[in-house]
Amino acid sequence: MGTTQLESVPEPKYWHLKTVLSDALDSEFAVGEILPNERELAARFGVARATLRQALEQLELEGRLQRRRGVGTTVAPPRVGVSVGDPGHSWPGTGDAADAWQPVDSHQAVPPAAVARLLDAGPDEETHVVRRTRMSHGQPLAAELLYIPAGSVPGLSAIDAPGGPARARTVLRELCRLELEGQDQAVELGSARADDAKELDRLPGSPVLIVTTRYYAQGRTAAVAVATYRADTCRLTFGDTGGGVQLLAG
Amino acid sequence: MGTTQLESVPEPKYWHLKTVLSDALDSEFAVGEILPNERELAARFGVARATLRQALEQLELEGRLQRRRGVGTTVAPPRVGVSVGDPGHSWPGTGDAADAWQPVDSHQAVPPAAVARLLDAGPDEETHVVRRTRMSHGQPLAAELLYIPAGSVPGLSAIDAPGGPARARTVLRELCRLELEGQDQAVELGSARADDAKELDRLPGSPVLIVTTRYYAQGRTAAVAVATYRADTCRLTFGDTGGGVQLLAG
DNA sequence: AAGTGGTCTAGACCACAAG
DNA sequence: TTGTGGTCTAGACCACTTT
Repeated sequence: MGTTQLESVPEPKYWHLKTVLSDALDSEFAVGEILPNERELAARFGVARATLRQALEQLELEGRLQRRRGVGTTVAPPRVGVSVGDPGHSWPGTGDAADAWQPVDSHQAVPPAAVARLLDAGPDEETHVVRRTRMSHGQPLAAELLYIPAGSVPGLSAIDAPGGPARARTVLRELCRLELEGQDQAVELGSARADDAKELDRLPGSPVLIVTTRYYAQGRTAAVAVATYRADTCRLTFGDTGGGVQLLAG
Repeated sequence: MGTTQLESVPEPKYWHLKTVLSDALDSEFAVGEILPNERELAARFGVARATLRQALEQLELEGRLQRRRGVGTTVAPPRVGVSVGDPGHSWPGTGDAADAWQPVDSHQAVPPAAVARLLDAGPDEETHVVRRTRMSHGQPLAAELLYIPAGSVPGLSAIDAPGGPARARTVLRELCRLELEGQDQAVELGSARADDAKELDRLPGSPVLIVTTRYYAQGRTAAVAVATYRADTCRLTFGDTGGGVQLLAG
């Protein structure tokens, strides 16, 4: 049971390496501490750099490490608990300060097919698109695109507001006039698109948790939000105990 | 804005490859269809196999492809929407048939430190551990470990039930006698442990979505579930419209 | 300029599934 | 036995950050 398996099924090197490194992180390193560089670690363990990297990649995926080009590999802090569930069913932008969403911009565009499907919209129907960013302790946690069909915000036929945050706020304010009847959400794994990656201070392709929220009002889908959370630093919480960003909601 | 960037920041090869393959999947391949093998694809695109694999890995991460050793690479079906939120706040095992959780086994053990913390238990306190599997269409979706302090199920001091599913069911039945007062959940990215990987029919280290559920009863944490969902095939839904496994809850 | 992680190559061998 | 994806090597060069 508790034995060591005696290599009857030989463990891949990178898997064993990962275990060794993981234990070392627990016992010998402090959060924020910088590890020896990849070439040295590989030499020290007697493996090729690619193999060492395979282990580091998994540890980064699990939120144990953080790697930055030109800088080095550091021990990551525990993941931040981020409230996502919002049991109060409120519109975006109406939360308290802990919500920490910052409007960035807004424009009009045809949504991607998957979003159009959720909106029951035609494939070529334009929507307002509001970009927001969620921050915590100066670090970006998530980048979001909010898709709002023109029909949901009838007060916005005349677009006087300039670009940038001001316009985004105008659209959100208009959206809040509707009575929200419900929402549902889905979470899945994805990889960061180039634009989101930039917003999140990560490389394109980094693993992200994609949260799709559908807002219901007036008996139909009034808006759809697609939020991209950094998978390395975030733990998404859906709780009765709701509310804002938590550090170690243990 | 909408321009093509003219390579001022040269795109990595694997990133471009991923785009090309992704478009090809949309237009030229049907779900379940098998792709040419990696050596041939690499030759066809004029890149090393490792580079081609980097592109395939990302597409698999996004749920577009499925790769099986000894078999080949196939086009994956759309992700399955799996209801996780459970707005009714019911105990595990009390859902309808669509719930599709199957008890596997039960034993007693000291939970990992992270779980003990959630249970407000001492680091060496034993709990009942119930293993369950969630299936859909013959495919395993998730593997779960349910940790139940002995104090939550006082009726179980005498353990007469044999091992296996029968014993697991006995523990769950006993747990249901408590009045559930609430629950909260968290979702984060992880990599499959060896035991979960086996249960999920994946290789160890595959990306998984880890759902941690805390059940409240009698004014304290009465149980903690740690469920490991296949990230490649699952989209976790937290909805007002709740209920069971959905295929494309679009 | 030096040092870091990120990308890429061209091989090799292994574990697994299917004929 | 054959063919597949999975692991591993020993290099090379590039992009980025810091000094």
